[in-house]
Amino acid sequence: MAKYTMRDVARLAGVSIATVSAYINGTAGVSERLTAKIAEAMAALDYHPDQVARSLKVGRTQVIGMVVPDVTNAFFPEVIRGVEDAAAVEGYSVILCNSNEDAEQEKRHLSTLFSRRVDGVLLACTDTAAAYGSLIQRRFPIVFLDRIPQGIPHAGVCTDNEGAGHVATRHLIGLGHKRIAFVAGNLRHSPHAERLNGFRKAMQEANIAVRDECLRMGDQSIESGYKAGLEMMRLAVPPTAIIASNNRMLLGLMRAVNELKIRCPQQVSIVGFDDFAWTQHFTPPLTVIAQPAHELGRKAMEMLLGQIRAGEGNETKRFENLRLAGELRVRESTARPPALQLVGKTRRKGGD
Amino acid sequence: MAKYTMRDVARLAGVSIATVSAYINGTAGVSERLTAKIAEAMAALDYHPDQVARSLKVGRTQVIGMVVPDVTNAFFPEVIRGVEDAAAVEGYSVILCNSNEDAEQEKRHLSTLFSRRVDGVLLACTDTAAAYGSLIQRRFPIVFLDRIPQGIPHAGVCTDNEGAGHVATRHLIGLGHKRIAFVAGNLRHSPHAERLNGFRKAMQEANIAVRDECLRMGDQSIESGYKAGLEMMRLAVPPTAIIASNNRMLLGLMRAVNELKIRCPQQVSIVGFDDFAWTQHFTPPLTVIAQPAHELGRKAMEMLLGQIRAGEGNETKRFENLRLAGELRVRESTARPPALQLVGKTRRKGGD
DNA sequence: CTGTTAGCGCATTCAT
DNA sequence: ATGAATGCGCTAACAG
Repeated sequence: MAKYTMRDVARLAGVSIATVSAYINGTAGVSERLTAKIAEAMAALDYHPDQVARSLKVGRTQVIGMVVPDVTNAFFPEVIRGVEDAAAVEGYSVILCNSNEDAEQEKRHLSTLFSRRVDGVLLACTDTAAAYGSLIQRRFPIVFLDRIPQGIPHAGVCTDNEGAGHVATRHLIGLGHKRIAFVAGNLRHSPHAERLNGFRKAMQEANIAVRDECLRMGDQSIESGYKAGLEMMRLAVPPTAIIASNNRMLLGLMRAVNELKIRCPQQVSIVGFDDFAWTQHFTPPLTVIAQPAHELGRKAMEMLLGQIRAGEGNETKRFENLRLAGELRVRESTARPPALQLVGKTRRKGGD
Repeated sequence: MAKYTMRDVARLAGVSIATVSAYINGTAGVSERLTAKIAEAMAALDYHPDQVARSLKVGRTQVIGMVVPDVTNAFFPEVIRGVEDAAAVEGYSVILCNSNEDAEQEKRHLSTLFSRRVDGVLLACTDTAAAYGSLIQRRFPIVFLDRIPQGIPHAGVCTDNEGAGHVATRHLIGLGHKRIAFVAGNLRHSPHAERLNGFRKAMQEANIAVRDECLRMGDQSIESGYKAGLEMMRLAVPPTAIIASNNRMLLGLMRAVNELKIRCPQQVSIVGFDDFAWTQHFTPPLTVIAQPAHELGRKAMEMLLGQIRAGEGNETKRFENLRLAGELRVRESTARPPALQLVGKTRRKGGD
């Protein structure tokens, strides 16, 4: 397959190797006649320029690495699409790696990516900030995606998670809820910490105390959402609304609620994060905060390209940060709290 | 970043460049003393061997390409995990590409993959067989995944789709259904054609005629499942059971049924393909055929490695085909047809 | 065991 | 506009 070289093409076209190179890279003007002959020869041989030789020569691979905790989390495939769409336009390919939420695996993946001389890395990180300090100091092109390490300068793009947590909470407060619970993911991961912050802020602004038993720390798994749901809904005074900090815990929550025969939204309102094809077809259709996943990926790739091109010169873009707004999509899993439902209905009937 | 070369670590360790190479590749024995010095020097410099130079030299990249129609289809992320898990073990990385169901994009992706000198390709193909003939003739390592082109020799791994379609249909027939409908995806893609074959075979074996109006051709989208569902359930004599040939059309089908206020499974039984976290939390929990997605990926990667290693010598494995069994997971979206439900209940009460 | 050396395929001077 | 020569970092064959 990788049989023919530029030399073969040159010979067949009756030109020099340098001319072929010039033609392929558009470096110098090549006469129309030769252009035709070269194109013909390339087609005849089904010649594919050897990018690895080229990479060695020019010091760029036109490949970037992307490491995510787990592609199987439906949030990431959309991000990946955004990344690839932006990458393809610029002739970049992407090597995908799963860290499996394991700092060691992440480190190994990064190491092989460096060996492969990727031009840059997109990272939804699993490790703590300390692991990336030297990378950034050396000016290796890297942008953090979704999960942002704390305490080091960096470039990154993620959802405005604090804002999203805030909006979700205000939606519930606006419906009249006061006993609002929050099922967080691992707080060492910025999205979850920030969503919780947004929740706390909104509660504080509304002068509603956050009760300890209404705060559960999960680990992003369905199981942990299920457990949290079970425990909370069995409280003497259960919450009237719950926010799940990611899509899997949301699923677990719904399972718990169904198992306990608690009706949603009549008895408890629920809002989650992430919006997929199935969320709106759920029973009830779920109110969620949708993340701009595709755009997250696209922007991250664009920022990375910016860093790659800036090279040693441009410093301005190295620590750029982008936070894209999430979007509250109100569906049927949220409603007024039980105590207010009669009032609400009465009012509505009365001509609201 | 990519600053240090083998020469630098050789100098720092006070040995020759060949010794460093030997140490890294385990080619020749290196004395313990030098081993230590080299390891130390590599660590001090944070040296990452340049795989692109190595690749140029040895003629292998340890990278494979994988092109799928769309990562966003939840079936593929699981396959990808299988591929990567098997790849990582052998020091392989994978470049992921989305063809977007477009033969042109697929062709372009393949072309850049060849230029990048990937050692092989895993392909869930969008194009027709003709596009791959020359590839296979040239003995380029390639294994088809999920979607298998017809009419050319090839290596491939996919679910036993005909068997799966057969099992799904027999499940329904076993429950007493006779008016069974099938919503197929694009029949140019082998999985859908084969699932339909399995359906037909099972119907024939049971001596049940397949009615024209109970066969719908979709395009794998939610929308097409929705439309098919709407049309069929509005028939004068609607089917009592429907099989959806993929997960998205299944979702569309459920939407149609819900909108028409038709109860599932009381009025219509539904079985779909693919099993994700949400299918069992649906209302009702969905009966599906689960595909062994992770294993599909793992096996495909292993077969590809086999081809890569066989090189020019070994011919036996070039056209190997694997069909892994799907698994029927019976949940609550399937039940006896309306006319038989009373009978069934009566019998059961009677001590069945 | 260790050092020297010749390319892998290409981009890129520097000549012409 | 085109051809010859050099080297990117590494491996492998060979010489010591």
